[in-house]
Amino acid sequence: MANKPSIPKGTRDFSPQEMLRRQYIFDTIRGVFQRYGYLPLETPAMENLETLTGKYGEEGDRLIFKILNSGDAWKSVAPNVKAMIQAGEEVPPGRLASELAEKALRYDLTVPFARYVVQHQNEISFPFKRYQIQPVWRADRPQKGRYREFVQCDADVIGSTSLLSEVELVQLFDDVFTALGLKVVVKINERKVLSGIAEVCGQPEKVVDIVTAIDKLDKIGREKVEEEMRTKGVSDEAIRGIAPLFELKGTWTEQRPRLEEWLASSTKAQQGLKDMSLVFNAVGGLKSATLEFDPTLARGLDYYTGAIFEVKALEGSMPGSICGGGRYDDLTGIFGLKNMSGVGISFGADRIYDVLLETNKFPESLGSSTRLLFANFGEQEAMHCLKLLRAVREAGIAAELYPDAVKMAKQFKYADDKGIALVAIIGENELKEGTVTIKEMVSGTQRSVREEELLATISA
RNA sequence: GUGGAUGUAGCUCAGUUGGUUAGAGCGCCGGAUUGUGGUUCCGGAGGUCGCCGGUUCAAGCCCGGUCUUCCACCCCA
Repeated sequence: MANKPSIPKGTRDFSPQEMLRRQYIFDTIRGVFQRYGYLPLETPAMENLETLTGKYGEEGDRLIFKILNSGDAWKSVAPNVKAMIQAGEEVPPGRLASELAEKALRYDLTVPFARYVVQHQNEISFPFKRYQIQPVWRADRPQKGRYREFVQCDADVIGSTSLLSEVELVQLFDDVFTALGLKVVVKINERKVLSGIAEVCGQPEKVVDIVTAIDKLDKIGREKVEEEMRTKGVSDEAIRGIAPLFELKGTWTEQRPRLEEWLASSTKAQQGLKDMSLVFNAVGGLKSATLEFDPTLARGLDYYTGAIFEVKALEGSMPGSICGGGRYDDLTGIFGLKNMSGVGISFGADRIYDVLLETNKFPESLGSSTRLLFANFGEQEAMHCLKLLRAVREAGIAAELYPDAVKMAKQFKYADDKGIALVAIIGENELKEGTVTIKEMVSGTQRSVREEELLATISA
């Protein structure tokens, strides 16, 4: 016997019980997506490597799973690269990988979507609203709530710059988490405001360094943030200029005038603040989510240009975000289609699963798919049950017949383990009298009904 | 990618300074109960101690490597 079989690091099997719960999440999200007019789309698990590289920042490129070329991959390596290796020279990072692999597993759903839009632009009617629920892969080191294979549920609107899309997506977040019964905070920020901060501080070229440092504020505190900016080459004067950010507290209506005053000299920032105001004014009352402007929210993905979103659970111990998203003005530009602004959000189904499990929010009824089990008393009785079984199934009730005529205790245990609510007993006596004995598993009570009454009895 | 922990039965975990045949609880299977599960009682099966190598008369225990899971960093759903 060989070694115990196993699966790759960071991947998981899902048992029937886990799948019922996962499908509950997917179905809930899918239902809301469709109610908002988004249409389904699927793209391949693998993309051409060059489609993905350079879209997620330097860190992102490292995390892309590359697929070794089939056949003898070494043959596909360019002669000059081979020569470098044979001469013992250092090959630039990524260079050899791009020679050995021309395909890669998708890293997210947004970039493949942009690729799809460019490729099919003549068939699409814009603005195009699509949703996509598929796994993505990242070569990250696994941790709690961090997997190498996980499912994202995306909704994007492309081909419109209207802020009504941002408003709609916030409402969509709220609807999904209301349906799932989870309290969340939707954090929102504007890349234009972040650029404005860098401008006002006199170091617009340092936006990325400033922003990624600020993003860690709630984690490492103000002093460490300033220290990191300093090591990244941000001037002391600029760091002093950022100070008002740390004083910003309260609701949007409290934050807004202070931001407007502070960032008055940046027309970019003013535009961003105006956009945020529209979103806050238009979004209306929310049921499960609270919308919060968070000027320290950055998000690493390079392609965001406008609003950025992040959702955190207010219940449970999940440290990371459970959803993300934002507006990208030129994602399709890299593939040759200009002036195509889009905005989208992504639900992290696996993290949502972990939160719902921890906080006990899954509905009880997900335990089983079968409602009625026919006990098997032997060949003659089973043949009789088969007819009734068919009628029950045709009435839309999930039912099954125990396949073997084993002793009753085992059959009842099967029903118990599988969470089946009702067991129909048709033995010698019932067969003779044309009746069915129905046992309700939870209470343990049972009663005898005529066969004709079976459907009415169990559908109640 | 960097640093640090971890791995013993299906699951959760004991296992002394290295010393016969590695234990418990839960679960599983069988019986008490040949037409009744979830309670109870009795009995039983199940372990290459993650994997490979080393030290030793002797390794679950010590050493090296490797894989897994977890924690911090990085980043993110």
